[in-house]
Amino acid sequence: MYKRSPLQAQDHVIAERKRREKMGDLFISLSKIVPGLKKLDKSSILGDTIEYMKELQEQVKLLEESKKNIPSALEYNDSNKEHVLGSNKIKVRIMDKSVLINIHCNKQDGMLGRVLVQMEQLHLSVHDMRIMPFGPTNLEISILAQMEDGCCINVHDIVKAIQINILDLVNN
Amino acid sequence: MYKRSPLQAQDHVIAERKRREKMGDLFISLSKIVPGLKKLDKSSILGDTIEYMKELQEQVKLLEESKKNIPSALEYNDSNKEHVLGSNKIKVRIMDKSVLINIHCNKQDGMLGRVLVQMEQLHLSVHDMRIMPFGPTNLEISILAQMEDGCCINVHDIVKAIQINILDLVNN
DNA sequence: CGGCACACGTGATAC
DNA sequence: TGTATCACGTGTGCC
Repeated sequence: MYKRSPLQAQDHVIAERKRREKMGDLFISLSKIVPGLKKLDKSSILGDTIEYMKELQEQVKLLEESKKNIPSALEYNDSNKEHVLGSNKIKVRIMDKSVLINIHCNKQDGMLGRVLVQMEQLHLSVHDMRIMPFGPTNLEISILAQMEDGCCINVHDIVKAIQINILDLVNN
Repeated sequence: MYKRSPLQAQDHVIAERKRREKMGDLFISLSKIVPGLKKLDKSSILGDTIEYMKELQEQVKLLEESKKNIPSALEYNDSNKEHVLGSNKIKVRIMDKSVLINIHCNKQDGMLGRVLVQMEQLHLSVHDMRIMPFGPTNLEISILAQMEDGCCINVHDIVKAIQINILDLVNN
């Protein structure tokens, strides 16, 4: 609890001045990168900074989340040979809530009915569907569907469902 | 330049205390949502906040940028016989004289016209064709064609021709 | 001891 | 005129 010598006191004043100046500059810098700043007093800057930063973090979280789900495609082959007669092939693409399904398979009785039943069970509303005969025994089916609200399904589950319930395939 | 009455002076002290307390709380709140904070003094908090916020903004910018370009980035193929390029994907099947072409690509002006021209040049007569929009930027095109008499072309040549003349892709 | 960071009370000032 | 915010110098404590 000793008093300061005059010289030390002066140093102290200068140091404190410097510190304040640094903080002031930081506040200015901060206010420049926080958009939509209404008031410019320090408390408002801090408050708005906190608010804005939480928004940013949430946004990043959402974007990174959606990055995983959106553009995916998975293809299933029951044969590693492409052009083999009678090979089943399933391709599923998902973007946002849109689902594009491609099935290349042998003709089977009642298959098209099972397709639509399966779409319903997957909570996919079919917006467009195309069946092309390819050769005497094969079909090329294209389905454009939309995920129903609250539904979030991935490529793999769709492929699995089609394999089991539509093409009657037990093994992958 | 009037002095304050003693009562006012006391009020002033209390108000200033309150203000300081508020700022202190804000600094604490801020420090809690800025990850990886090394030092906890106010200048460091502000500095690191600025730095971290710039990173966040950059990250959001990048993520939103990439969100437009991605469609192919996360696409997965288990077949090396398919040709993936950017977001374009071409699949060709041939059986006897039947040819089934699947193209998944970005929308391009004049592309559909070039498709039909190319089919002609390949001596493929188009028996069926389907264009499905997939999301805001992509198209799914299915073409069922028949080789004209005396024509014998293979899968690879068709893929090449589509890449170069329809999708304007130079490299395979 | 010096260097640093903080909280405090105070006067000035803007609306 | 109150009711805010601000900058300042100072005292105090912590490595």
